[in-house]
Amino acid sequence: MTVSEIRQQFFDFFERKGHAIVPSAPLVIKNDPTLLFTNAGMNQFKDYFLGNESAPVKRIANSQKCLRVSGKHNDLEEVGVDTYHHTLFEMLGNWSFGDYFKKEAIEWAWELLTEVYKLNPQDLYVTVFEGDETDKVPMDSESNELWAKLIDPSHILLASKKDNFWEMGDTGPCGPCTEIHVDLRSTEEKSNIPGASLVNNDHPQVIEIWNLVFMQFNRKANGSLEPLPATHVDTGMGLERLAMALQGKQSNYDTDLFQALIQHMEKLAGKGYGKSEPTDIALRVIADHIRAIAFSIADGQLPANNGAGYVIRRILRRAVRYGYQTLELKEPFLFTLIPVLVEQMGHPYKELVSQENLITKVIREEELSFFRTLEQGIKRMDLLMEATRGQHNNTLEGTAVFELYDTYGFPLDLIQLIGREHGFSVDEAGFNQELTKQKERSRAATGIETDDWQQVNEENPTEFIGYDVIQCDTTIIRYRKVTQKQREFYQLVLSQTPFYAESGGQVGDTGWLIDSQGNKTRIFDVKKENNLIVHLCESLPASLGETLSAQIELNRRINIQKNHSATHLLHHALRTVLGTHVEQKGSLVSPDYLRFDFSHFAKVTEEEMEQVISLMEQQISANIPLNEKRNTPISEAQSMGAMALFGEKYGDLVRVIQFGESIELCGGTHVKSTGEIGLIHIQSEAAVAAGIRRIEVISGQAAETYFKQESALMTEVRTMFKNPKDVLKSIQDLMDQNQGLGKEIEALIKERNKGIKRDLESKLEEINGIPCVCQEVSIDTNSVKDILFQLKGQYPSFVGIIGNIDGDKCGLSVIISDDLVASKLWNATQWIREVAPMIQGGGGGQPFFATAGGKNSNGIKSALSALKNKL
RNA sequence: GGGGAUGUAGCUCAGUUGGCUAGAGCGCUUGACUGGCAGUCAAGAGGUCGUCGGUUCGAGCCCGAUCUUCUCCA
Repeated sequence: MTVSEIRQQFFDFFERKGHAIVPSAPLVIKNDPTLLFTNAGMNQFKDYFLGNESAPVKRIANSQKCLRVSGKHNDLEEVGVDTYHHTLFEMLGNWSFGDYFKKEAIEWAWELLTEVYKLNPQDLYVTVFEGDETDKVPMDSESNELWAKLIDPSHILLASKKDNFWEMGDTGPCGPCTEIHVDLRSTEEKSNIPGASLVNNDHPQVIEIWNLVFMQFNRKANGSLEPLPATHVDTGMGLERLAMALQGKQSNYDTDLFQALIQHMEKLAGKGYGKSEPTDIALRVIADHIRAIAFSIADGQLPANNGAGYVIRRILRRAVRYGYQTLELKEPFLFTLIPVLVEQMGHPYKELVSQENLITKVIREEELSFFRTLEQGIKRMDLLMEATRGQHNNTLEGTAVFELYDTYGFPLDLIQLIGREHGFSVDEAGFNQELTKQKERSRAATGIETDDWQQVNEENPTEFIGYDVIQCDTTIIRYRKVTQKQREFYQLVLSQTPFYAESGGQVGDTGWLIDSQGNKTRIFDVKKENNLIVHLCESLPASLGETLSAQIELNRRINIQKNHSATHLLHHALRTVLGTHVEQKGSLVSPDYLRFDFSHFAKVTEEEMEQVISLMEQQISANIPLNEKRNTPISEAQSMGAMALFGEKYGDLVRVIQFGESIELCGGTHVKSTGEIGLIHIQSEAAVAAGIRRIEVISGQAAETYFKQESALMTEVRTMFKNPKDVLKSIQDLMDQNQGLGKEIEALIKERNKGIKRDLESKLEEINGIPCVCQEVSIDTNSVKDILFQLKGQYPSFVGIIGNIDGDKCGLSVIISDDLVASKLWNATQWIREVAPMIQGGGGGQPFFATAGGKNSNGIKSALSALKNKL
């Protein structure tokens, strides 16, 4: 049975049990501050569990792409070392939202595994929560009894809170779970050691395949549990592990899903799988990581140096590291796996096919950049080894190694490897100490504490009515205090709101809540947490229970709307001018400007840019009215030709924004007709990553101000040039002239200095047999220096002492030829320091040349004679 | 979001506690040698030392702000 068939049978089974089959949500999470990536099947249903939203259907099943790189279940550094952990994996799941509970969940799971997938019941073990005293939760005897009817009691095991009590986070829904494990060992091994003793013991062939979570509690901020009003079922079964069990393989990597990738790498590296442990690990790491990287990029998450993008970069670099170190691949190779992956997984995941070009380009570019980093690191590594040789027992110091790792991105294991080759060891304890320090710093800086929600009114969750009104009456449903970086603020949930919450690139509204007394509470930002609209303010309104008037800052909203509609026109214009490969990869719509990132493989030329602007201007002056359709079925929207974005999650009902030919799925706020946008101006076009360009545009008021200022500036320039016919030529002429004059002055100064030099030479005297010039001149210090160096070059034995007056400043310079410095141990610096006070200044230099500066030119004469007396 | 590093000639970089008139290699221009190419030699052009402000007699170097790029942590 292939992986695709396994997936399909899962869907068919739960469809028969009355479940709706829904598509996988994107990998990248937008409206959840606690998560960077979808890491479990339930992520997209979080709001249903939290009670922020009610589920449209009560039974759902799907296969969800998930990414896990850290946490209690998985760590990036472990993936590939064993044969059953992954970064990206598919999670098959079935859900009940306040519908069926333990009985059906357990019975159906059993039916599917034993009757559809035909797993041998003798190979299956289940675990049941044993209860926990500190939480005062009893054992899950209900599950225990249900299982006892299906499976040999010796295959039912009790497990602790650590393994069998599931929690969404520090607070929120939680409950006991029951896990199904499968024993895939040979008959002989099974008879030697009973499978029951290997469950939950990290045995590669006795593994958990399905987890059934029964949500029945809510954990509060003080740690206590309260029962949930409605109970839910959340299950998750790793497709990769299931495939291994059903295909009778010893490892996930032996299934058809991974073999194609591994075989490609075997050919490329000229090394076979299954011959040596290090090679196998490297091949597994690469086969695993390429999936995570490719899917993330397809969902719009590019490698970057912070946030979610940094996680992707780290995964990519880990894969390259294994290829570089173990497989000895010294040039980019990851990108060559993309066609294989597309062949393998392009069918269920169409985004891979349509984004193939971009994914390949981005990965290749990232690989190249990492190879550059490695090259730099190797140079630094050489320096470090040179500096350490023969010291500290040839141990590279932890702080130095950490610097190499932290600042220059050179991987620790590579440092150790190269070190070993040259006879050095690494002070790992010292390194880890530095790493811990850095982690603590970061944690301290991001510390955020949230109190429990305080319920004020029992009403329905927030409704956004800001498409139609800018002001409305509302009440506070609940609020909580949040502390971040010693700054306290409050989050409010309102019964209804005109405030747009930051989403789809459009920033949140600002405004006020006003009570009946006219007291204003400033709302400084509005964000979404999952689908809950949260208003941020620095202090609570005085009267929490009463009806308040919510008002948004209108002028700011208007500017935002202009920029948002302009974004749509820009998107459409780019696709028209450059081609339909242009897709939105990021967007920011603020009151001041708009920023639009899109896929395109070359710089947008000036001509193309001209076309884009004029197309946008045409549409603005045509004053096309907004055609807004709310609650449109997604199928209908797509048949209208609406553009949907990859990596964006859409519900069944969507909102469509149309301005003529520009049709997009969009939840943002817009102008009523394009004419309102007014002027536009493109401020910049630049690259942000391989294959991704960024355009920044201003519109409306901001553009008007810009053009006004430019025009005023131009007028000033013209006036300065006495209104010439051709301003550019005037400026060019002026610049040419200026350059010519500069050179002329330089030549004149040189000429003058020559004269002064000749003059000084004529006053050359011998003091105690040493040729010496001691004079006062009125030129700048730089020229003095110039002349003195020339004289020093001319006379093998020579002392020059010059005092100069330059405006209201004055200076002293002494030069001594090298032979006198050597033979008489004269020191110009010492001399100049001694006499500098005479001109109320200070100075210094080197033994053969020193200068001093000061304010009192009356002191020059005495300073000069004092210096002369040194000879 | 927090830390570290980085920015000097067209490119790759050096510049030691602030003071040897801002350097090297490659590239570029010109000339010489050789029958041509390749090459060798010689001469030369090319720099607001990221930007702004400060300290100092003097700043590429020190201090503050800001931008770029890289990197680690969250």
